[in-house]
Amino acid sequence: MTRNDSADPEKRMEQMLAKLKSRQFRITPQRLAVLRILAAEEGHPSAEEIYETVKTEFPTTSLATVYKTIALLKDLGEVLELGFPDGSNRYDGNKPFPHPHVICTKCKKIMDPPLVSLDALRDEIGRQTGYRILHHRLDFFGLCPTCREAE
Amino acid sequence: MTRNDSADPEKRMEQMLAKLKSRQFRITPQRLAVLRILAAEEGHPSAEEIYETVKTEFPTTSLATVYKTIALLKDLGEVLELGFPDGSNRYDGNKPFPHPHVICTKCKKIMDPPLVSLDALRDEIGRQTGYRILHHRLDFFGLCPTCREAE
DNA sequence: CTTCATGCAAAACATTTGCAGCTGG
DNA sequence: CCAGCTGCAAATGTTTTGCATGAAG
Repeated sequence: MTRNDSADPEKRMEQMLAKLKSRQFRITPQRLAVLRILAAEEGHPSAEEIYETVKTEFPTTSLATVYKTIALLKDLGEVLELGFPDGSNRYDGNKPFPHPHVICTKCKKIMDPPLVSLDALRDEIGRQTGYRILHHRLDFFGLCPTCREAE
Repeated sequence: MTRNDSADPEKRMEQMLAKLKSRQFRITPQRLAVLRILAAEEGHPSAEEIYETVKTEFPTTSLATVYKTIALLKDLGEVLELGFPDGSNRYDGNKPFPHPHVICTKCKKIMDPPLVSLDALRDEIGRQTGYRILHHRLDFFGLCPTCREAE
């Protein structure tokens, strides 16, 4: 598993493009715009935010296409989706692999803390990010014993 | 599957009831039914599932009331909400505090693993639960430096 | 009795889908 | 060319809300 931890937008862009090409997906201006935003964006934009930004450089793009592109990149493992109870999902095209987040419960700003290890982790992350950590979310996803058998 | 801290449904029920009473919220049969399910349910039911179960013991209950009751208990800190990208939220009235979960990506079954400590954690949880862990989610929620100041 | 809670239906969302027409390779 | 994309609008699914009626305290 290749992990690009360095935030080089240019490089990420190329990686995503290469993946699309290798799977014979077409390179359209709309997809390019979405790709560029996901690769360059330091934060964790929502679909709506991506849409708004795309429109400034390619005004005819529709929200549906943004969603379709995100879904495609998600399937290709090039985008990480962060789901929230209120239905305001956020996306990370920089680091499309599982990693911890600090999320402001007030303004929704999301940061990636430098990871260490979970009880002390909490305090350490609070210290390193300046966030006052109020709660956390740690979920493991996989196949339960029943579903493993059914494979 | 062993649960080292399995709560006593009876006790949880009382705790929630006490909280409602202390805040002067009315005890209605509908609320009692939802409370009973949340306290007794070992799993992590969705609103719809709670609704279906409630209807068997109190048929006139509406889905809206179930949502209102869940929201109330959530506000009171008596229920933990687990949000998912596809909008299928799940609720835990047994342990309304942050704790790790193992989630089957196929059948959506959710289990609480006995927690230990995050890299070895992954393997350990996989071993203890029988799940094949494919990915995880670890988010810390709190106030970012800017929002701390604004308080 | 006086709130507050309920239940219904409609609204509010974010996201997905069907399909006619457009376009990248 | 033509399979695969796009954009529109309508559909979807979950959660919320407005309001008249009903019941808890």
